[in-house]
Amino acid sequence: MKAKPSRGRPREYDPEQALAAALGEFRRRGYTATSLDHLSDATQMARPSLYAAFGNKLEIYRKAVRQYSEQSAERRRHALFEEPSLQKGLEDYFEEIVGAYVSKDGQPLGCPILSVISGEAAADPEIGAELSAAVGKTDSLFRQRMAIAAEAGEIAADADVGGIAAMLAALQHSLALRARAGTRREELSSVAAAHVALTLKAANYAESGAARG
Amino acid sequence: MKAKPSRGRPREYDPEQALAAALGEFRRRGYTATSLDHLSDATQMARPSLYAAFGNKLEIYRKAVRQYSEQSAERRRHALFEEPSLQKGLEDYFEEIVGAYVSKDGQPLGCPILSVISGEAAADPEIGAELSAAVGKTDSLFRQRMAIAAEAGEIAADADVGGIAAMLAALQHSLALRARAGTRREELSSVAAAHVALTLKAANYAESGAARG
DNA sequence: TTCATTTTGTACCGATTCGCAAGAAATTAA
DNA sequence: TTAATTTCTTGCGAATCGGTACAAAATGAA
Repeated sequence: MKAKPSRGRPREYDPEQALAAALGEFRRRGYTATSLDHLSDATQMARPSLYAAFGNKLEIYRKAVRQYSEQSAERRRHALFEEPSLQKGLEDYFEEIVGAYVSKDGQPLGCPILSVISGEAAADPEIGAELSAAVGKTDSLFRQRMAIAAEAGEIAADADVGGIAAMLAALQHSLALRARAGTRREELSSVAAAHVALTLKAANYAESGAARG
Repeated sequence: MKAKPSRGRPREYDPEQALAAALGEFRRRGYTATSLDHLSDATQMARPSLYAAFGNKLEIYRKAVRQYSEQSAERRRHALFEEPSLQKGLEDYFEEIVGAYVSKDGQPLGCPILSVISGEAAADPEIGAELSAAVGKTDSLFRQRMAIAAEAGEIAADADVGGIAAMLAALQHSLALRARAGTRREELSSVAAAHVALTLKAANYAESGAARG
């Protein structure tokens, strides 16, 4: 957006890269256990620069999470709403989730929101609001998709749309926790696949559903 | 157990009560954000007394959680394994869970394990092991119950026992998270009821099952 | 009383916490 | 060159962190 601020000393860091590094620290250590010194080391930015660029610790976290969300939102939205097959779409969605919850080097990461700020959510109202918003967003996403599925005849017309959506959200919550507990990627994938299959069965999913384009 | 240690100055605190107060602090604040000063205030014990009685911070947490687990384990086990109706048993189990995850004064608490140490589990191996053990215990509990149900004909004999068990565990994980995010008790209960109903439907639960005594 | 034992309270340790003030360094515009 | 602007570096300050040393206090045993 803001290409060249023309005047002044040029910054030596890449904001996007710095936020990604910061998020990595938060994911590894948890919110409270991550200090500004950790963030400073990870981003290669001095503490005052960090502060000037992004604000205080909570604001750094928020901006880092927002960047992460925006980067992965499109893939997830596409899986849910563009893929013709509901089952395939859900499987793709959760495969993307599993990929995001496990690091390449096998370190347990979990969800940058659910797994990281759950501990502090009860004490700090601002963090509580952050967690609540994340949960609500996931709920409404699945609810939207299931409402479409019910209307299109992919699942039973009288299906418990809210209940089915909550079950899918529960899978996401569970994957975050299991990833955090160190479960390997392949097992996470198989948990997700079984959960999706059983959920669709409970919703009377018609494999050759009416919604084909 | 150890009734009177006869000699020495008598302690002025009740260990059980102190551990309960300590767990309360951990649940409210999260693991890292809870300092020894917080614990000292809550338990009315000086820090050196805390240390002498229970050990360091992690040991205090572990002992507090163990006490909590032992106190609630019997009710949960009874609901799962003594109640004749599988559906009723699961509903009772999760109603007990919901009760434990929400405080009386309406403050969001969540699970003393899942919600409290999730953030630190990736950084501290000892805490990671704690989380992993808790997840594994829940899994095996549900798996046991579902294996019995499959054998007794309460659910389909060829049901995906592991998958069904994982779905129930996911409900528990999700309830912990939602409670932490501030969801009201009634809504948690209804989420649990719907999830149980749909899970049993996916397992081909026979309402008048064969296992009646 | 006297001694051994255990708990309690005070005071402190070095390390780390978040946040910021002040000035040096680097760049563009004039 | 000079001025204006922005970023970077150094360092501090007040508070807090987990953990401990030590002596006073309170009890039972001798």
